[in-house]
Amino acid sequence: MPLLKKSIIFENCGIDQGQMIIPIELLKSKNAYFYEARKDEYIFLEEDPALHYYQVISGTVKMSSYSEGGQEFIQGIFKAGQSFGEPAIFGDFPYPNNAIATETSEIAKLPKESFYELLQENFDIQKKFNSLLSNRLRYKAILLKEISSYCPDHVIMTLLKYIRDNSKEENKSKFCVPYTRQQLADMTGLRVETVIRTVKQLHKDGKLEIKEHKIFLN
Amino acid sequence: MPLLKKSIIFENCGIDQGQMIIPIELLKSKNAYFYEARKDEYIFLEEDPALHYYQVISGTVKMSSYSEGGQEFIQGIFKAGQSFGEPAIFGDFPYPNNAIATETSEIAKLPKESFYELLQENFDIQKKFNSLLSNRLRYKAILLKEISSYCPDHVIMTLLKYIRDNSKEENKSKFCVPYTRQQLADMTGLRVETVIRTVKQLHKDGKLEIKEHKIFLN
DNA sequence: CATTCCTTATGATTGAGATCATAAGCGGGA
DNA sequence: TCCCGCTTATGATCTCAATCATAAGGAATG
Repeated sequence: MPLLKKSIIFENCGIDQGQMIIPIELLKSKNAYFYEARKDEYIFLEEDPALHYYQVISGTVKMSSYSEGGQEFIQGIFKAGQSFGEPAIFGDFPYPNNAIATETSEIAKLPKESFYELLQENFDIQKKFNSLLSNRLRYKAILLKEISSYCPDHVIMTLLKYIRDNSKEENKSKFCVPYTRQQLADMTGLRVETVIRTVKQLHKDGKLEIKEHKIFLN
Repeated sequence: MPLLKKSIIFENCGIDQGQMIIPIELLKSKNAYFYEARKDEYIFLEEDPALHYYQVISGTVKMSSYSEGGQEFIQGIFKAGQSFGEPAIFGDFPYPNNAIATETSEIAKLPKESFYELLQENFDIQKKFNSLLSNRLRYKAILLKEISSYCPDHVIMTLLKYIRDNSKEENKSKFCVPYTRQQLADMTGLRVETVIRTVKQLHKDGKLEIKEHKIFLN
């Protein structure tokens, strides 16, 4: 019995190739290494030198680090088709966070040199990365400003809306937020209890829906 | 009497061309528009569509926005040679902040289309932007994590060290922080009073020097 | 020179979110 | 089936940065 319900690598079905920032065929042509990371397995560690390009083929990967107090801060959550860690390659600095599979996932791994080769040969992908980096920058800029405002309800609403507007979900009326309150807390620096209480309050104020503990936005 | 002590545009001296992300000659060859922005003059506004590439020729520009409470959050401060606002072009979203000259400055302005042309013709500059975007992303990632830790002394030390390590100053022993406490506050979301008190405490703890109110790091 | 504005500075008060404690609901694994 | 661990949930308490008030020093302007 396979660990993964559907293996993209071997069955190559289920996910629209267009959703992949770099198409699988192109990765294969550069001899990318495809492998499986189990739940909670580290893909790279904070401070590691950035030697590889990574892409999620299936599953989910989070990038996070821990402050002295031991509390986690999630810098990003990446799903099928998304790349991660590549800013460290572009900017030539060590990975600023740990990358961990949050469920059993398939990962493609490409040496930095092959990655640069691939970019030079594909200007359209180069441009995609420009856009991608810019959008991540925007996400962090929005969050920075919000968090600095010290107003949890505003922080959370802004985050939820951002998540909704940047999801691929078509059905954007009644968007179901695919994160736990703990994850929302770890993305914003708030505490779980604060997120729980704030979400409840937002519900009372009619700003969002809660059904079976799940958060829904219009 | 000229408003600017040295005009780069007309005298073209004083600043190392290598410090310019796009060399002035190249900007000129694309018919960039060079103009002077006075202190406190807006260069673009939050929500404006991103139609132009901007570069500081001389002077200083800040990008910031205001929360409902009216408090400013500074997303970036840009000096001679640096570009600003280009993530909005790459990512195809409106400017996320206001850009304001904090002193009389010379600005180069290039239509989006010419900018893309220039990039296609100069792969090395394209790569510079990748690196630049990645480094800005790193800055924001660091700050996000720090701010979420709710520990002002740590936030400020991290910010100051980042500023020092990314300044062009050669003399990094006794680095003089070129920002006011108000600006540090506006970059972190802390209040001026907190920054003042924290900086004072950090001085007592021997983590930094203060001379004539100016902050020095080793 | 007087005026204005910004920056640095310090003390007192306060309120909001962290922290701690505790528990119910749920799902997965042995 | 029974646990164990995670998630959601709620109440009580506490801490510390925001807030408010006030002032002195410096730079720029007319």
